Order: sequence, then C-alpha cells, then structure tokens
Amino acid sequence: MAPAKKNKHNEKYHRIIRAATKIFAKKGFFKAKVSDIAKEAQVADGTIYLYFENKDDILISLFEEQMLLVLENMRQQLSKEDNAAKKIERFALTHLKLIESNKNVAEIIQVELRQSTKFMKEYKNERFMEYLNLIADIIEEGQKGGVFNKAIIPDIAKRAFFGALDEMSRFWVLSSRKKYDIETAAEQISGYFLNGFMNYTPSPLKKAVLSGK
Amino acid sequence: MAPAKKNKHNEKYHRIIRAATKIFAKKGFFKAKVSDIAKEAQVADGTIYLYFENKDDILISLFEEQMLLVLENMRQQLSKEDNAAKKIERFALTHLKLIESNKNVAEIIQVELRQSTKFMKEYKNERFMEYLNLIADIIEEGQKGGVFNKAIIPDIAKRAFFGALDEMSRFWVLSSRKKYDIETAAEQISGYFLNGFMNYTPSPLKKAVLSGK
Amino acid sequence: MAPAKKNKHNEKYHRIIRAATKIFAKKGFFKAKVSDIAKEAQVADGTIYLYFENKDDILISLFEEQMLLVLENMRQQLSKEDNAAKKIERFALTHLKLIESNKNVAEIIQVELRQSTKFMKEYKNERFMEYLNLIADIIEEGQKGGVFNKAIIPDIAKRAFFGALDEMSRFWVLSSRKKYDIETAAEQISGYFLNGFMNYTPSPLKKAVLSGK
Amino acid sequence: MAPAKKNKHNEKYHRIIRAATKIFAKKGFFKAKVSDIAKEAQVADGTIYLYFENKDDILISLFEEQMLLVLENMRQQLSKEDNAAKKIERFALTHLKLIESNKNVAEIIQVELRQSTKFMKEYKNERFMEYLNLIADIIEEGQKGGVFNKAIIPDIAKRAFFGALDEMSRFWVLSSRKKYDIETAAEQISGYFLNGFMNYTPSPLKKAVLSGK
DNA sequence: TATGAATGAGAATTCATTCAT
DNA sequence: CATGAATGAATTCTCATTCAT
Repeated sequence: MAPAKKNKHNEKYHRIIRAATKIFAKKGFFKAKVSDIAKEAQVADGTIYLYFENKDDILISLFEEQMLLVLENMRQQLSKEDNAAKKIERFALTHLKLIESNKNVAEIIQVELRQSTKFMKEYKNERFMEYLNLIADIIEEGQKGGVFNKAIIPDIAKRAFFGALDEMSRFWVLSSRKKYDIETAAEQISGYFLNGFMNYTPSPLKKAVLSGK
Repeated sequence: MAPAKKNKHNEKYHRIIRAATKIFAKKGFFKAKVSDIAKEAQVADGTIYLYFENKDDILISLFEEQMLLVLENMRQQLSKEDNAAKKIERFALTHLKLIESNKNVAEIIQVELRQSTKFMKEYKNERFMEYLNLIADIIEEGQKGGVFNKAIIPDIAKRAFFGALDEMSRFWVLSSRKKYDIETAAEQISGYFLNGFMNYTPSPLKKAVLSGK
Repeated sequence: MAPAKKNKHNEKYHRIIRAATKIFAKKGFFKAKVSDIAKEAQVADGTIYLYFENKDDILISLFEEQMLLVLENMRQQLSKEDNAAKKIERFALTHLKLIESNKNVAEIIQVELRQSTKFMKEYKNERFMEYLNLIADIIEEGQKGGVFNKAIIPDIAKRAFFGALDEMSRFWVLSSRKKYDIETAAEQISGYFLNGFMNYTPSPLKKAVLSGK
Repeated sequence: MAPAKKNKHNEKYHRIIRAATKIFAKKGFFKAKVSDIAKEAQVADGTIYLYFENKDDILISLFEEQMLLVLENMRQQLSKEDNAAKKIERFALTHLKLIESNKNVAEIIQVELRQSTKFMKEYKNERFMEYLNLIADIIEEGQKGGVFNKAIIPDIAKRAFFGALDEMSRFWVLSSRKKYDIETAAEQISGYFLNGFMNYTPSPLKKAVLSGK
C-alpha cells in the first residue's frame, strides 16, 4: 500500500536528494520544509512522496546515499597505501578534504546525523559504523604489523580518531573561515595519533619518567 | 517590554532549567514542547515566560548554567595536578565521568549544542570556547615545560582532544550500554594523545623508518 | 516566501471574503476568530492562509473589494445626474440605501474601517479617499456652475457631508430599528447641505440680521 | 462579593483613568494591555481590579468620566449664548477645540466609542445621547424662535451635525497635521448647517428653480 | 507518474485575572 | 488597601501529508 521508494535510479529521486542536502544543510532538518526541498528540486510537493515515505525518510536516504559515496571514496583512497601508518594519514587527509569540498554533506553528517541518530531510534546508521570500522581495521592491521601498540583498543581508538577529525570539521563547517589549511590540520591530527599509536604505553607518564624526559 | 529572567536565583527558574534538561535530553529540542517542560517543572505554561524569553532562551540558559558548573568542576580538578601530562589524563577522566554521571546534560551538550550553535547564529557559545581553551592552556604549559613537542598547534590539538572524548561520550550516551568502562576509555584516549604529544614529529613515518622500526 | 493571494478570482477567495464580512460584522475584528471565518466559509483553517497573508490581510482585502463595488456603484449613480445639486441628493440617497441593503458591509465600514485606519498605520485606505473625493468633485462642480458659494472649502465640506451621512448610518446599523425611513433621512441631510451650500455665507448670523430675519 | 468600583474619589482611581485614556488612545482598546495601564498609572496590575471590575469596565468608566466633563463644558459654553444660531456656532467651535486640546480623549471617543458601542451591547452610552440631545435642543429652540425651518427633524439633524464635526475631528486625530485651523473648520461646518437650517426647504432644487438661481 | 490545492492537527506565546502575602 | 507572581485558557499560524485531477 505504501508507495515506498519507487525506482531509486529515477532522475527525480536524485534531484530530490541533492535538493534536500542543500536545504537540510542550510536550515537544519527541523526547520527545513518539505516544500522548500520540492521547490529546490523543481518538483511538486506531492512528488516527493512518490519517492520517499516521509520527511524522515528523505534524511535517512540522504545519509545512505552520501555515506555510500564517502565510504567508496575512502576505501579507494586507503587502497593506495600499503601500510597502516600511511593509511591513518591518508584517512585524515581524505576525511578533511571531503568536508572542504562538500560543505553541505559535511554539515549534515556533522549536525543532522546526531539529531537523527537520536530521534530515529530505529535507524541503525550502519554505514556510519562501516566508516568507523575502516579505522578499526587500519589499527588492527598496524597492530598485526607490529607498528601500533597492541594495548590499543581499536574500538575506542576508532572513535577517538574519528572524533578528533570530526570536531575539527565542525569548527570549519560552522566558522566558515579557516585559520589552518586542510593539510596542516590533517598532518597534526594524524601526527598525534600515529605517534600515540606507535609509542603507546598505558602509562605514558611512567614511561616518560623512566626514559628520563 | 520583555519580562526577561526576573530572578535567576529564583527557585522556579532552576526548576524549569532542570525540567528542560530532562525533556530536551529525552525528546530533543525541536520535539520538546514548552508545555512538557512546564508540566515536568510543575508550573503553568505561562510561568515559563516569566523566566525565559522563549523556547530558544531556555536552551541557551540551560547551556550557560551547565557549562558554568562543568567549567568550575574541571578547573578544580585540573588544579589538583601540577604537570601538563597529568592534567591531560585528569581532563579525560573528568570529562568522561561527567558524562557518565549526568547523561541528560551530556546528551544536550552532545546533540543540542551542535544544533543550537547552528540555528542560533548569534549565540557565541563562549563557555564552550572557555572549556576548549582549558585544553589549549594545558598543551601550552606542556610545551613550555618541554614535555610536549613545540610543533603541536594547540588550537588544533585542543579540538582533536575534545573531539576524541566527545565522540566517545556520544557513543555511550546513545548506546546506553558500555563495552568499556570510563577508566579504560580515559586511559586509552589520554594515552594516545600524551604519547602523541610527547613523541610528536610532523612526519612520524620518516622518523619510524630512520629509527629502524 | 509568503503564499500571497494566489488567485483573486478563485471561488474560495470570495467565499472567504463573504464569510469574513459576516463574521467581522457580527463579532468585530478582534473578537472574530480565524477559525470562525473558516467554518463560515466551509474551508479548513489553513486554507485561509493560501489566500490571505494573515488576519489583518483579510480585513484589508475585504475593504478593498467592497470599496471598489461601492465606488463603482456611486459613480454610476452620480453619472445619472447632470447638476451638482442633484448629485448631492443622489449621493445621500445612494449612500444610505447602500447601508440599508448591506448591513454587514456597512457595519464594517462604520466600525472596523476606523479601527483599521488606526491600527494599521501603513494601510492608506485610498479607496475611502476616492469616495470622499467624489463629494469634493461635486462641490467644485457646483462652485464652478455658480450654484454653490465659492467660500466653501471642498476639503472640509466633503468630510462634513460624509460625516453627516455616516453618523446617520451608524445609528441605523447599531440600533437595528429605524425611526425614519431612508428617503426622509436622505432628503433631510442633503437638504441641510444643499441649502447650506447654496446660501452659504461665512457669517450667517450677520446676514440673518441684515436680511431682517 | 465583587469588589466593584470602590471609592471613585480615590486618587488612584483617577490615575488609572488618566493612564487608560493615554494607553487606549495610543494602542486601541484591544491592543492595550492592562499591565500597560498599570505601569502608566504606577500601580500594580492587581490594583486595577480594586477599582474596576475588568478591562471593559475601565473603558466604560473612562467614557463616563470624560463625557461628564465634556458635557459639563459644553453646557457651560452654550449657556453663554442666547440664541440658537450662535449656539450652533459655539457648539462647533467648542467641540473641535476639545478635540484639539485633548487628542487622547478625542481619539477614544472617535474610535473606541464605536467599538465599545458595538461589543458591549449592554452599555447604553447615555452620556453620548445627552451630548447629541444638546444639539437637538438647540435646533428645537431655533425652530420655536422661528429662525430654523420647522421641517427640520431635530433627531436627524443632531446626528448630521455631530457626524460632520466628528468626521472632521477624525481626520485631525488620525492625520496629525492640520490643513485648516480649528476656527476655519468650525466656521465652515456651522456655516453649512446654519444656512441650511435657516433656509431649509425640503426640495431646495425646486426652490432654486423658482427663485431663478 | 505528477501535480499542488486543501487539509487540520499541533504548538508557542500572550495576557486578563486571581490571590497569597 | 496594595502587590505582582502565577495561572491557563485562548488563538494565530505552520506545514507534513493527502488525493482528486
């Protein structure tokens, strides 16, 4: 009975997704009107409902679509590197470049992702977990290769690393002018983590004392 | 003309703030109804407007109040440590404990803070900047003491560190069950950063190669 | 952004205008609820806002529509007469007949027109000025024809004449039963003014004394 | 049980009346807030209700008070003249001067009188009728003295004359700048009516034809 | 498929009035 | 008498969604 997302490969479907990305980024999910999206997509209000179940569904679909692209892009970038350390650096740079090149997507992932994760309890956000797990995979790879300390818990580290990059992005997305360029930020952040992962000791203070620093 | 917060130290003012914290955390700012807050605070709807200008003002006031407490608490905790490294560890632990002990506040800082920063362009969120700058101060202290590498940019590092902790909190806030305990997470995250800050080199890969690792 | 009166010639637009005329006349602008108007017009509350910007706009639009009709009608009536004196008589009769035949419109013009002129400072009420100026035109015509005294100031006289008719109408509109019929009142009032205009002297008392009356 | 207007001669009672006059004139009855009046009168909101039953009662009391003054003043002025014609002139001048000297009262009589007459069906507005009847009395006096034509119906003429003056006042009250001075307007308007009353014929056109004009 | 006019539930805010002090 | 904090009913306007064309 419900129309359900008919024909995902229809051109209008993507026009609406693109329009929604723009509008949600500008106004936020709650303040964005379905009619705003329709106008931006140059379709009638009712047409939206031929492709999406409701307003929530637009947001979820948008995530899915964008995360698919982001994931695909990140996987491709990571495949260019052959060691965990370089992959960490590549991840940081790729992630921040994505934010820079596509502010709208970034803003939605930043702000609305959190909202949505909250208000749509049923939405599992599996793509986002996949994205996080790319980091966990790198860390495990580094641990297996003996480059990263085995005491590091990948499940925690992946969030810490993502969080660090994400907070940096948020700053950029919201402040509009950047004090530091992408490369510097990426180098700094991956630098903290790489050095941290490589030299990790559960009690760095003790180690510091021992090593005489 | 506007009634304006007549008496910040009024008991009702705080009852409303507490109620709003609970309701915003449960439903999110947009889905929370002013009448929900009124009911929770056991005041009439209209009473809310004797203490707050509008719904937005409740959220902003709530931030201000909570951040003041959070800041005060964090400053006190940090004052117990006499070196930068220990302060980093203390910051991580204190921050995560705060989240654990006060999920509602955490959730609002997590989710609604971002929303609000976005939709209330005029709201500068200075308390949050103060909080971030506590981290920058520690890093600079560490750099001056020669413990942290001077190449670290405190303005970037503060965000990275906060972001790492924040993402971890988000996970807890939203997932309700914790795989890892507070202490472990705090130790891990401060460990990454401490080791990273102490051993920082802009190109850790080169260093690694040179050192024969 | 605003929907704005999408289609003035739409049937619903006129249904709403008619409903509003009735409701405003019965309850007055401030006591009339938009939902009352909607119910009377047999449309949903929201539909009102497809055709009008807000409640004020309903009132203003209603004026414009009605005054257009009133003006048109009055112009047509006046064109039937070929001299200023007869036009004055015709004006009085036409105006009072209008009131009798359409109490609702009359009541709104009587009561709400004044309110609105006051609370909507920006609304210039040009149609009403046009209506008043029909009278000024007649007076000037009479002065040019030598029938009305040249000392009469049309700008004052037009208001005096309109005010006289208007006060009479108000009485009828509000008291619901008429002591005198339309024709008598029209004859009386136009009689005062015609005799006054034709025999006008700035100091009638002196003239009276001189003429021995 | 109802407090009812306690002690009319209390100083606060009059302070509130004065404040209400100012506020109603500025904002109109419906837009005026009781708390505005309280602030203007420098009393607490609740104090208003010690002297008035409710908001409507403030308006009604205000009328009564003001009309009493207006009536008293007009009676005194009229008593200075010993013939009907001069009384008509005096009435016009006095009425318009009142408007000029007390814009707030004028505005309320102008605008709110009408509103109130409408929305408070039970309020008979007897003072206003008394005021109108001062005019009827003059006309009858004039008719008895043989100065005014006996065909004039005082009950109609009183409204016509008052309406003429009233419309003129309305213009002044609302437009804030005056094209003509009080004396000119008073002279013009009383001139129309005096000449009209003195030379009145039910069919002035016929008379004009007969007299060869 | 596509439209967009129509719907009507829903929510923030206001303000006359009360009453405990 | 006087206060003014508290109340909560009342009302405008919005906007996601539907459905006849």
